[in-house]
Amino acid sequence: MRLSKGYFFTLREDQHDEESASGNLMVRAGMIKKSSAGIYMMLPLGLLAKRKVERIIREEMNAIDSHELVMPALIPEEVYIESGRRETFGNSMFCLQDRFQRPFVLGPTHEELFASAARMHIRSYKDLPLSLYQFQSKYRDEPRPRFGLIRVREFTMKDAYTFDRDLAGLDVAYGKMFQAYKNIFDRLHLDYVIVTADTGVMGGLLSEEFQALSPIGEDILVIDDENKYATNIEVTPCVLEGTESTEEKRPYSKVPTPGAKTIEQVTALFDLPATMFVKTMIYDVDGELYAVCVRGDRDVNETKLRKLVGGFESALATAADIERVTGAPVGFAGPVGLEIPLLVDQEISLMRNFITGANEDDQHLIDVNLDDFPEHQIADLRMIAPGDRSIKGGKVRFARGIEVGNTFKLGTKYAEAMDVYYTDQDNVRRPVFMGSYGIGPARCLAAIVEQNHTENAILWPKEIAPVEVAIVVVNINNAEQMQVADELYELLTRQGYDVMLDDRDERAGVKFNDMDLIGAYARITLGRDLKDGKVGFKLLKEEQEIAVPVAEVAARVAEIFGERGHYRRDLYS
RNA sequence: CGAGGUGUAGCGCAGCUGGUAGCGCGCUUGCUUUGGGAGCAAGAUGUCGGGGGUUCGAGUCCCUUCACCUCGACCA
Repeated sequence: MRLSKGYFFTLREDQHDEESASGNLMVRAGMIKKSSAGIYMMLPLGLLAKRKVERIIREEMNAIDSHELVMPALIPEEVYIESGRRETFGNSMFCLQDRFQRPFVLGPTHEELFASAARMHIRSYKDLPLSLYQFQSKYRDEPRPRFGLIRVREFTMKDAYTFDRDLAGLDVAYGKMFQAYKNIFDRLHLDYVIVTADTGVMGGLLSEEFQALSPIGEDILVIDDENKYATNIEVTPCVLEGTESTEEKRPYSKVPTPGAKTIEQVTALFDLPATMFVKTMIYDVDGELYAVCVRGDRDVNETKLRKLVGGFESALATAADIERVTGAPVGFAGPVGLEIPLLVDQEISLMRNFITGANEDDQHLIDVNLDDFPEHQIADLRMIAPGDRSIKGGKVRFARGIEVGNTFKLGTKYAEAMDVYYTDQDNVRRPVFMGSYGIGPARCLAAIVEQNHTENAILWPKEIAPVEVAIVVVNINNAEQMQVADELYELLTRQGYDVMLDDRDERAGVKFNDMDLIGAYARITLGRDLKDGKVGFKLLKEEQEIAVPVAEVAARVAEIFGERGHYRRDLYS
């Protein structure tokens, strides 16, 4: 593109409403602009970069015989009612009505429509396996959009779906997709780890997430380096370490603890470590109240709680509910005498003579033991902590990740709900085994920028850089500079490289800074050396610029990006 | 949804106890300059987020509403 004819602008200062490095750099580089909370305009330069990500994904999908199609984004609500997911998505679905007040939704993910597409095609075992994918806008009414393109309400997703005869077939399809995903994220030069995760609203047998490592990542990854085992904290099982206390059990008694509502306050009051306390949290899971006990220094893992009681939505109970079931203000709940289901973290089974709330204002109980509240269920309910043992045996550390892709083994859940069956060799009707696989290309872009930037430059990897070669004309009033620049621009463009010609009437410094900001991978400068037949040649990631004879420019570009020698007509198809 | 914060020129911001709206960058024109966000000069640009109220008078005080941001909750 010739900048003098293009839609191109950059900003010098960070934007007030962009908090992340990637969001700010991409807005300053003129790639994207926020339109409203979590909804972005994709400007020409951003679109070029996003299409490069999509191209890599497309190549890897096609290589494993997945077939591209496009589903509608606007879908009758009843499609999701049929599968049972209207309720599980709840408020995160955008809803609207047509002119006859028929309810529609904007699709948050497309298992249902793909299942119905599969149903149209699949009759016999001979029609399987099958793999389909699309790039399509997804709509999710996130409670809190943030971090530029990382958490948004409207975004393109590449979602793929596989259909197989049985679990063994699904395992094969899943394995192929998994390898394709590794290829994709390797080609995107992302620093990532793969973790097992919660199946959440998807349901199914297995979920694995591809997590780009970043301090601003919203997921906590639990990593056992020794055993190469990594999980999302929401599903990380805890190992029961240590042995039961041998202390003699004492009968419990009540002590006044005026105003001590939090573990910090109570530990200060007793001058004892938090490990001597058991805290009791009241949760609301799908409208039912549960009391959950964990050691004073631990946090409840709500995913484990939901799984244990078979619920979908959980939240801390309201103050009113807590007062109603405990008979005390928030901060004094305890297990003794509670009449709602009582779930106790396994760790507490090792403790004796612990301190709990008394279900009475300004009172706690000391010397409490499990026998004092016999009606309870013991389970793994807490969040794992750094330094704990993983189930594989090593000590775990925490890292933060941006979820750039995920893969689900769904099993037959959707096939049964959406009536996707086939006839096998023995003439028996069987449900199809599905898999579902997502990648957010724009979130990948943001993750790449988070991992590869300086204060004033996006350091794109070679395969993603929207501009491979920037040709900077130092003085556009110099006829020779302009002529050689035009010739180089024509030549390199014809050979299939992504070239930007900076022929704006700006000072050289402005152009250099802009080319750095947008992350032009290589830069050719037409300036003072042209009288000797040379141009300046510099890679963004290298300090030194070298002088290269004009005649050798094409060869040097080919050396860096590889021979092309033709238009890549497939690039944006 | 809970707590807090911000809305003033294209962008970033100032504007005190109410008294006719300002700075930097950007933009326009001219001259100079021309390899790392140039200099000088002259200009243009505002329903002060919206609505209502108090007042002789509101960017400023009050009520209300909307948008955006931060932390939390939640989420694939």
